[in-house]
Amino acid sequence: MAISISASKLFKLRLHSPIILRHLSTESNPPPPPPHQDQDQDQDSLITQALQLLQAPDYDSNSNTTTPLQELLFSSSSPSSPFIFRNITRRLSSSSEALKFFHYLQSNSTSQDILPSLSSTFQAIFELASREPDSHNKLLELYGTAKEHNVPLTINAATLLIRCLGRAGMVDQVLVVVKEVDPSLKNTHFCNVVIDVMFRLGRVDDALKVLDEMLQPDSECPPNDSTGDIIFGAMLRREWRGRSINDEEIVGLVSKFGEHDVFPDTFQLTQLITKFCRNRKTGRAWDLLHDVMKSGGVVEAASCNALLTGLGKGGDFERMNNLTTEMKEMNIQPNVVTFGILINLMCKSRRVDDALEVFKKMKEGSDGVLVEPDAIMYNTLIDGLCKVGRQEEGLSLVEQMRSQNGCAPNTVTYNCLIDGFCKSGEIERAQELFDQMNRESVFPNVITLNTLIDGMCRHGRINSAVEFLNDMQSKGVKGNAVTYAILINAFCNVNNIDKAMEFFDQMSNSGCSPDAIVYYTLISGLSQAGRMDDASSVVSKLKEVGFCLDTVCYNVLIGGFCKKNKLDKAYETLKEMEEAGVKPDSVTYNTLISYLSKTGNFTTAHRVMRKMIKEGLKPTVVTYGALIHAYCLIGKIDEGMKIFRDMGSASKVPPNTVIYNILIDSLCKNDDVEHALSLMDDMKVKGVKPNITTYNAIFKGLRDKNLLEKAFELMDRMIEQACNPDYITMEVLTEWLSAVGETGKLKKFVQGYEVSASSA
DNA sequence: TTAGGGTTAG
Repeated sequence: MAISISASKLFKLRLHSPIILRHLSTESNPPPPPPHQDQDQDQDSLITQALQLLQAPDYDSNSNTTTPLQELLFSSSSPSSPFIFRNITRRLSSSSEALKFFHYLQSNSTSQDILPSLSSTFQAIFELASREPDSHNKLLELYGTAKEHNVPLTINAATLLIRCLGRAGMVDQVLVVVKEVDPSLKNTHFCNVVIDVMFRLGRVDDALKVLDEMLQPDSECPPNDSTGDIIFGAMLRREWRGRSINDEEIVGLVSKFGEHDVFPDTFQLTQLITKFCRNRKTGRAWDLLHDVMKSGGVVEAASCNALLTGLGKGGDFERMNNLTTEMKEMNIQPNVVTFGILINLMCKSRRVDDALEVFKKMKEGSDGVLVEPDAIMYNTLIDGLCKVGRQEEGLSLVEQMRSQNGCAPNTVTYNCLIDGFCKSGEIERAQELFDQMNRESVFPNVITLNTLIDGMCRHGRINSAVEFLNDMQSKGVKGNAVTYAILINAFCNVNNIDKAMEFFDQMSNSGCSPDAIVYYTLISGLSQAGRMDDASSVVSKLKEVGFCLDTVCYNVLIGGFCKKNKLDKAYETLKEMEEAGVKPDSVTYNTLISYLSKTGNFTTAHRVMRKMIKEGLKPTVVTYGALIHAYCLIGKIDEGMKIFRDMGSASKVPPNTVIYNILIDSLCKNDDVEHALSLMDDMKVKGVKPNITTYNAIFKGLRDKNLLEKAFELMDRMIEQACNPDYITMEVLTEWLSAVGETGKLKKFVQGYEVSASSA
């Protein structure tokens, strides 16, 4: 009785089978909604019965009479639905049991339409095998069996197979399966799995080929959000087995995805933009964001912030402006980070008042957007104020901070203020702030330490700095490479090279390894002190630990060798530099040209200059200055003037104050103060400001010719320009004017200087 | 959001 009932139910089911079949061939994840409940129950009872009969001894025997199992499964004129066979198979104990069932179905079915059922059964076998040990080999073997029996894989079976083979790293087998899958069965889920597997196996080009087909406008398998996740994730991945997706591809792909209404989420978009900006590809980042905007994707402040940061670093203020305008137009609400970026940029370019205005508007919401500042923003402004010497205003911002909830001054706040006071030479106030932060339990860090040490060193208190370091070390704040760089530099500056070397050794011994800057600092100090052997040995140490010399460091060495008259060593260094692939710059050539011309080797100096030009470098004002100076030194002022005229006209390098100083000084010393005065007029015309060196040179020239009126005129001009006299000026003028009884003029000059100093 | 270095002509 059970059988007959089942047979009739089967008939009922068969009516639905075309629909079920269609589902099978295009089935994607997630699976289609479950059938009706009564159908469910019918199926369940059929499956239960089938499973019971499969335990019976006559299953798999080739009896001539119809068995109950055959009756159940094949009684009517057509086979039962593939869905049923698959569900029976799924409940078998193993893939080998399932394979036996497959063979049973194959040999017992008389129907022509059994093929879809067999495919479906095979899918279930794959499912079982995929959960068994050694699944990839089992699946591969089963795939062979299916092919042997001409049973096409369902798309889900193919998907499962590919995923499993991919996990086992079987690249070639994956490619074979992909090639053999019936193209008409492929769906988006299948393509997603293929792409994912290919990426993981490092087959980027194969993955992109599949993706390209998905992205075609008339694609049978259009991309969905999962496709997006796979691709955008792959774009951001750091470690690649194959090649990475290049920037151009990224922009193109995001744009094509957009045509299918698939977009990176805010996090992915922001990450992609950040990645481009870090590689200085703000143009691509810009295109990326705007593609998403144009095709209607969601763009939030975070992504815009990433781009604003990149544009700011590249100094592209025009695009920054455009982007903020677009944000307004598109109703993308700026947040505290957006304002932070803008305010930071203004502070860094010393436009602190502009920054304060933006800050005020933001806090009041007077421009339509009200945002509460955070500690970072306060710190940015405080730093900005301190960097332009407005520490007191910085302190009043700290008071504002205190009055705002959850915005207490922190270590960074104090560090900025301490640096401000140190830079202005108010070391005591910096120390007071240091004491205050300790009282408030805002803990100093190594930056606090270094800021104070640097301040002390720069204001002649090296010993206090060392004492302070020792004190802090004993309290647990250890110095780092920066600390030692500061101290080494400070000792080099006061020509205490031994002490500098001592600190260098001390840091290595105390387990703080020097970084490249520490090496560069010491090399420079030694080179300037003329200790080239020591400098060379530090260079060797630097190389031993794996650092490289950069252009400036090579220049320092070349300059050092020149100073010691070791031209051969200088050339050797230049050669090494070129061989190491470090391009000499104009400073390198200028150093050599200066040395060569000063030692009278003008032919070689000009040859080096030609080489410089050949290498694509333009002679600079320093190049011409070096030559002019050398010609003047040997009394060939005409030659110097010739170069001077040439640089302004032919080479289009405008002369600066130093150039004029060299010439004016030489002309005066050469008894040609008239010509020197005409050069001073020339400076006025060209807008080149004279400095104290200019005035000292011309005053000496005027004194030698006793041209008093001209001197008075220039003294007035000095006061006007707030150019402070130095001891040379005073010496020359005092001696001369006293001798000629013009002490009144001198007194007036000193008073004028005092007035101009106080007003300045 | 905070700290360090080195080069050429007077």
